[in-house]
This record gives sequence, C-alpha cells and structure tokens, in this order.
Amino acid sequence: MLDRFDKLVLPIPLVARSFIVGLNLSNMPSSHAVPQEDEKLTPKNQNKTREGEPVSLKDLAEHLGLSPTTLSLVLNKSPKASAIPDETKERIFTAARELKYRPNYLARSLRVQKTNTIGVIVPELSDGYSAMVLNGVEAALTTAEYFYLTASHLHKEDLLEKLPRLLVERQVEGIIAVDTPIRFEPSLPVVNVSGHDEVEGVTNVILNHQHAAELGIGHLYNLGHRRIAVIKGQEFSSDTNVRLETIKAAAAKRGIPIDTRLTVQLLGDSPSSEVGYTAVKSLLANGEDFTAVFAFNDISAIGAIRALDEMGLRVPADVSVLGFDDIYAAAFHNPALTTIRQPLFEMGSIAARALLERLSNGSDYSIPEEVSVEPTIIVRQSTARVSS
Amino acid sequence: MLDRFDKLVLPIPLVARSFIVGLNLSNMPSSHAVPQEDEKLTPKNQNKTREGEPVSLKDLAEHLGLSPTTLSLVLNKSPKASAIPDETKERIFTAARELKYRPNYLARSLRVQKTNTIGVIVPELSDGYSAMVLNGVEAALTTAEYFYLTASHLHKEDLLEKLPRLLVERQVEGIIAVDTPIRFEPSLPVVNVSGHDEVEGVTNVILNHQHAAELGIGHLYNLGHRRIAVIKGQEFSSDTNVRLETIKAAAAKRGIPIDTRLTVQLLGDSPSSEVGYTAVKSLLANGEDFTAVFAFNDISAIGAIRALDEMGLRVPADVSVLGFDDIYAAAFHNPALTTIRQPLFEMGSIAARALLERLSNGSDYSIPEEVSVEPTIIVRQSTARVSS
DNA sequence: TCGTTTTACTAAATCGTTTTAGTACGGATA
DNA sequence: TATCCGTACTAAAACGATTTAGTAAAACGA
Repeated sequence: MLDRFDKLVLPIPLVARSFIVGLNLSNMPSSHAVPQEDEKLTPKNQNKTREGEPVSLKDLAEHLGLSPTTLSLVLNKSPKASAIPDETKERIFTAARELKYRPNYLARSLRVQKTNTIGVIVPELSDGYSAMVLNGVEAALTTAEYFYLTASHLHKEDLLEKLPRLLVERQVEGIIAVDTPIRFEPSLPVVNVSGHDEVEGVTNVILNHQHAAELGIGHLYNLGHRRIAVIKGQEFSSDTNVRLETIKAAAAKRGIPIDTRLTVQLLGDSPSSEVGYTAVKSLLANGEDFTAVFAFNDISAIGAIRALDEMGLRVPADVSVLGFDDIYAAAFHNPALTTIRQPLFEMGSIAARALLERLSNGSDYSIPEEVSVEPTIIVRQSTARVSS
Repeated sequence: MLDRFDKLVLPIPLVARSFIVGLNLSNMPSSHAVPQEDEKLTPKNQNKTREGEPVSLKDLAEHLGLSPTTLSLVLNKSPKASAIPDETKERIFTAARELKYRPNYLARSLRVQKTNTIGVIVPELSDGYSAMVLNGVEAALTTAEYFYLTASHLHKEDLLEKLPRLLVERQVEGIIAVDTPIRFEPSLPVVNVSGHDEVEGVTNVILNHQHAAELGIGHLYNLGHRRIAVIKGQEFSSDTNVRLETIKAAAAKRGIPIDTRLTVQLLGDSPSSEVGYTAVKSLLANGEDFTAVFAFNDISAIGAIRALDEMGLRVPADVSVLGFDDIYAAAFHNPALTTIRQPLFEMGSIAARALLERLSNGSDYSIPEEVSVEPTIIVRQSTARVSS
C-alpha cells in the first residue's frame, strides 16, 4: 500500500507520453539479496496504527481506551450521549480529527438500512437534455446529503431492464428516470422526468405539452404561417407522441391542420444536429411547400436551419424555424432560435425533491401521479412574419 | 429535516391534477372495525417470506433447508462448490430466481472490501465538456461492472475540499477529476483529466497542448493572419494557462508574437456563450485591430461570432474565428466552426481505464504520471484566407 | 442508611454477505 | 481394520458501523 506512491518520486520527462518504469522493490532483482523484515522498515509506527490504512471506529476506541459504543454515541451526537462528560467528548473529537477517522459509509448504511443514495437512469449523458435535468437533480440532492449513481441505457432494451436491477442491488433508495421508458416493476419509489407511461408507483414530472403546443402554434399562426412542417422526435423519446398530437390539435383548432406530408421524423440516435438536418433535407427533396418548421428540439432546429440554408432558403425571411427546449446554444445560434423553453433544471430538481419526499414520508404518503411544469416561449430571430 | 420537503408541495400550484390517494390500509378508517391480524391478510404468504420485503440469503437458505454458506458458494460459482451435486445447485438457482433473491451489494462490499464504485468530480454537469468526458468514463467503467458517483464542485473552494472526502467515506475505490484542481492529498488512486498540477499519486490525462497550438496558429498563419486575438479561459479552468502559453510560443516561433492588448479573458462561470460574447465585445470596444480570433473553446467562439456580427464584421470574410474542443454544436453553427478537436470521449475513457488498471494491479504497478492525447484540426467555415 | 437515580460507560447483537475452518459420512486404499 | 479421501454440507468469524440492553460506581433523597 505504502510503496504504491514511492514510484512517483522518479524523475519523469515532462513532455507527455512518458510512463514511469515499474519500480516495486520487492519485484526487482536485488544485487544484495538481503531478507527484509517488514516490521523493521517502519520506525514511525507509533500508536500501533498502521500508517496509510484507514482507521476504524474500533482502532480509535482502542487508541482512546474507550468502547466503540461510546465513540459512536458521541460522534453521532446521539441524545443518549448526554451522560458523557464534555471532557471525554472533546477527547473523542480531537482523536478522531487527529487520526483522521472517517466512518465507513458501507458499514453504517448496512446497519441503519439507509444509503442516502439514489439511482439516475438517462438515455445518454452528453445529449444536453439529460445533463441539464441531472444538474437540477444534483442540486436538490446535495442539500439533502444524497449522492447518486448514474447509468445510461443508450436506448438499448437489455439495459432498460438490467440497469434498474443493478441499481436496486446497490441499495439505492429510489430511482429517477429521465426520458426513459419504465421496463421493470418498481420495487422502489420511482420518478420519471418526461415519462408518459402510467405505471403504478411511478411519479411523472412532465411538461404541460398542450400549453407548449398552443404557445408554439399560436406564435406561428399569429405571424401568418398556415403551412407548418413539424419535425417529430425519435420513436424512443417519450415526448415524441404527445408533442406531435398536441401540436396537431393546436393547429386544427386554428383551422390549419398539419398536413401529414409535412411531418418528418428524426431517425437515428445521434445527439447531434445531423438528424434534424437529414429530416428537413428529405422534406425539401420531396418538394414540399411550407413557411415554417416546428422542430422537436433545438438540436434538430439547428439542423433544419442548415438544411434550409443549403437550399437557398433564408431563416427567417423565407422560412421560420421554431425550436424546443431552449438549450444554451439556442440563444447564440445564428440566427438566434425562437424556442419553447422547458425548465429542465427545475424539472430535475422537482423530480429529486418529489423522490426525497416520498422517501422520507414512507408508505403513509399520497403519491402524486403527475406533476406538471409550464413551458414559456422565447422569441428570438428564427421566426418572422410570413412574407408575400 | 422532514419539514423541509413539506413546503415543496406548495410551489407547484400547477396542473398537478391527479394524485393517487393514500392507500395504506392500516391507516385508512375502516367501516367495519375488525381487528386485523397481519398474517391473515396475506393468504399467498406461503413459505414464510414477507411479500414486498427483499429476501436475504438467510431467508433463501431457510426456505431451502440449507446453510447460507452453501448458497453463497453455489451462487458465486466458487470453485469450492465443486463437491455440491448439480441437483442441489439447480435447486438453489431455481429458488433464487423464484424468490427474486438479489444480493445486497452493501453487505458484500463490506465483506470483500471492494465496492466496484469510483467517484467522479466535475466542475458542472451541463457544460458540455464534462458531459462528454463522463460519457467516455462511463463507457469504460460499464464494461468493468463499475458504477460511479458524480459530484459537481461548481468552482467552489469548500466543495473542492469536501467532495473528495465524502466520496472516500462512501468507499469509492478511486477518483476521476475532470478539469478540477486537486485540493486534497489523495488517499486513493486519482486520475485527473486536463489536470496540470503535478500531485503525487495523481495521473494526468492531458491534451498535447503544444501540438494543439501549432495546429491552430499554423492554420491561421497559413491563411495569412498576422494579428491574432486570443481568448483566454477563465482562471478556474486548468487548461487556461498552458493553452495561452503554447499559443504564444507557436505564434512567436512564426515571428508574429501575440499582442497582449489582443488577449482577453473569459469572466464568470456561466456555461453559455455569453462570456465569449462579452470578452470580444470589450476587445472591439477598445478599438483593437485583428484579423482572427483564437478562442478558448467552441462555446466562447460562438459568442465571439455573435459579438463580431453585431459590429458588422463578417465571419470569416472580415475576421476568422477558430474554436477549441469540437463540441456537437460546432459543426452546425452558422458559420460552421473551424476548431481544434479534443477527443473528450477518449480522454474520459482513457482516464477510467488508467484508474481501473491502477486498481487491479494494486501496489506493484508503475503509475504513469501523465498520458497525453493528440488534438486534430477540423477545418470548416469560420476561418478563411485574410482578405487583401 | 438504604434505595433510587444519575453518571459514565460497555458487551453483545445486528445489518447481509463471504470465507475459514471445520464435521459427518460413505467408500476406496493399504 | 485402520486410514485416507471425496462428498455434502455447516458453524462461526469477519467486514465496520449502530443500537439495545445492560453494569458499576457515585450522587441524591428520605
């Protein structure tokens, strides 16, 4: 254990690519074959505490001549420690600090049957969406002293079934799923962000999609758009269907039903704008005629703009493009995206808080089946009044 | 503690329509006040296994009339189970499946002193950079059946000291830090992605910055640029100083030293393009004269383009802009960013693999102090030959 | 002065596994 | 016939905490 770091002392050429040569003495052919007693090698071995090894409560108790019970009571500031004189308490705290005692969370969790850990399942970390939600989750968890294990399912069916089981084995107290179908019967409290399946025991945190569609279609309608193309999400995304349906409804309500030839679907699971680009390319290749595009998300809106641009169509002069999500990039794209904002951070934080609440209230608690949050429309440069 | 969450119910006046009514029978006022024996309520309570409660190895052993030892040996396919007849083994596996036995990872980890868990410390999840690296980390960890706990320090000094300690308490086997200064003495193997401090016991995974600067400055130089502005990173970013120094060196080598009046620093810790925008705005406000901007990253390059645009300067016609990182957004920005690509996914995956290797090889292993990866230049539309 | 309470602690059980060190028995070997 | 070996298992310790149920001595109250 100790000698692990000794090797680093070696002079290392600065410029990268340098690997230190293996130096473990015991493995090296020694010119004088002197048998070595390990004991003798460590003269600084006072207080019988093995340097380097973590010190346990028992070690600390022995060092102090007290029992682990007493230490536990004092260190956890249990009310049962009231009879322990302050002087002793002080001794204990001081020793704990000096010997750098760190309670073993594993042991504690096992005993008290509580891990202060939850599991988070996301489609993929780098898709922007998940990361923003995770940020909110983390913020809420941190204040409650919880940690979380993350797992990405990458849209693979086997992982959708396996990951929850693995997390449960690791004794997470609950699970937050982000934009992920629930393919397991929940043995723990589960909160799903953007989940539309109604599964017993699962709280869904969802956007008010109807409102979102109203905002988007209303905005385009008011600008004079009547032929609106819609980019539908990938099949695996839980929002895909509601998004499309609510948009259709909002359009129909205004007497401008969405032409089915004007809906294209995102294909493939790349988290880049590529998929949006391809989708709109195919729309244009079919010679369809429209004045606005309502994209599934900002990522695909950006791809759409590229596709239109390549066909010589200016955004927003010739075609308006409306995004969804309001990711960081939206505000600084050229042209800046008009978009329907989802409060992703808040959704994550609400999800985490809802989960924690369920955890702390145990079974005598009414589980909200659904919590909805409101979208807002952020008008920027990618939409404009229809020309002509 | 508990009441903290009660409030949460309030600020969601939204459309939280449907709530499942509390269903715990024992809490519900019963019309026929029959005293209930819990036993009687569960007729399917065969085999004395409490429905709902997870089944332990002991439960399973009792159910089978065998000892936990035998089950453990068999379930873990220990070579010591060779004497157990196949028939018994089969019985054990079947029962485990039927009663849905899931080993408690906590207990196992405690016993075998191995958690198969590492800790990851990042500045912030939603900054794109961290998420990409994490993606790589995860990919490498998954194949080794490791999980990881994530913690964000948000550039706060107290968290930089506290988080590693919390992770160690939770018995992580090692720590991966991403773009994070090491403010603790490592008691565990630590790998730092983009770490430039040389701390004993810490392996740094870094980009070959000199090469990156050569690629960038070389590209601009070859296009005829002689007055190049440089956007320096925030003070907290570990790459900030090397990046600037190597760029200066590469420029000086070509006889076009970077004018100090042409370097601006990113300020504030927003992960949006805002900071790059502000920086270049101030450069332009000073009336500085330059034909190219070498940005600290793609995010700030995009902000720079916006700032130039607002001043009527066309990119790349009037000013070339060179980014860094090659995030997903770079390819689809308008104009598409020419950028120095960092293999972030690979860096994460290399970091994880290096850590795992250190873990599995124990002390008799030579720790590479530094592993470097190579950048590439991706030429797109934001840079062009200097006009006239 | 005796009984009760308070003070200052501790022994041992417990959480759910794994692992060490067995046991008991039947059959083969010497 | 005694010994050894293989088979089929098990008891108990261990991991490192928390928690229950104490104990012994001192202080207090009647």
